[in-house]
Amino acid sequence: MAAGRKPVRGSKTGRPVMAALDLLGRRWSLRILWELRAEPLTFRALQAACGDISPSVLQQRLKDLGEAALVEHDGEGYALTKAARALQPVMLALHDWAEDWAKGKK
Amino acid sequence: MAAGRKPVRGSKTGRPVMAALDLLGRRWSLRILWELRAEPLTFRALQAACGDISPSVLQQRLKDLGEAALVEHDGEGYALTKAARALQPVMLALHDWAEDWAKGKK
DNA sequence: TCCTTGTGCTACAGTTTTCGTAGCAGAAGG
DNA sequence: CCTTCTGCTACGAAAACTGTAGCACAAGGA
Repeated sequence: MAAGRKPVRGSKTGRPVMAALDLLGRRWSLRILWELRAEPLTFRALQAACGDISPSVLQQRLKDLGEAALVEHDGEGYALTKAARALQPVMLALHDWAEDWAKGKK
Repeated sequence: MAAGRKPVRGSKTGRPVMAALDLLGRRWSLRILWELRAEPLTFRALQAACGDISPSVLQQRLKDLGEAALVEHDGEGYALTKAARALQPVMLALHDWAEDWAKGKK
């Protein structure tokens, strides 16, 4: 399938980082990638993991992430693609940063 | 002022990473931090850098980021705080990842 | 066979967020 | 004064998100 030439909305520049910033800047995008970090989850398990996100948005977001080739749906449920797994170190770094950030706010 | 105890919407868990995921998952949040990476920008320069984002949203987002102690407003315009600068390596890693990600989609 | 459970997913009405345009008040410079 | 820049606000329209309900399908008993 394609998964290919999607400007990703608003990212008319074609610069990859802009496309990423746009895609990941949609509500629940980062959270979904975060919740899938350890293992594949079914639609409903993922929904629960995200704090009972409404299914319509989850569906839309999974479609977006699927078209971006970051998430795929197989027999096990929804799972990260290789590309998304390459993003995991970044998300871990984000996690660590968030810990420090929270300390500073106390 | 405070800048302190803000649950950041929906992040009832109190886990810092959830708060970060939520805050950064709002439209333009990541983009704003990205555009401010090199130097402070005035409100209008920032607006232009973000592709003429509407001022009402920019204002709202700057308020959010300000309350999260990530952005501050001084004589030079809007600038990243120390906490936000600590996030820059993460964003650079995200940038690099996006480049690889785009290659895979060609 | 029927019943139950879990799956992915859709519909729809209501709320919130974002957009796009217009414009205001204040400061600085000529 | 007049222009230009600043940060910022108003407001109607459009898009996104929410919350609840429910559908069709498949698997596993009893």
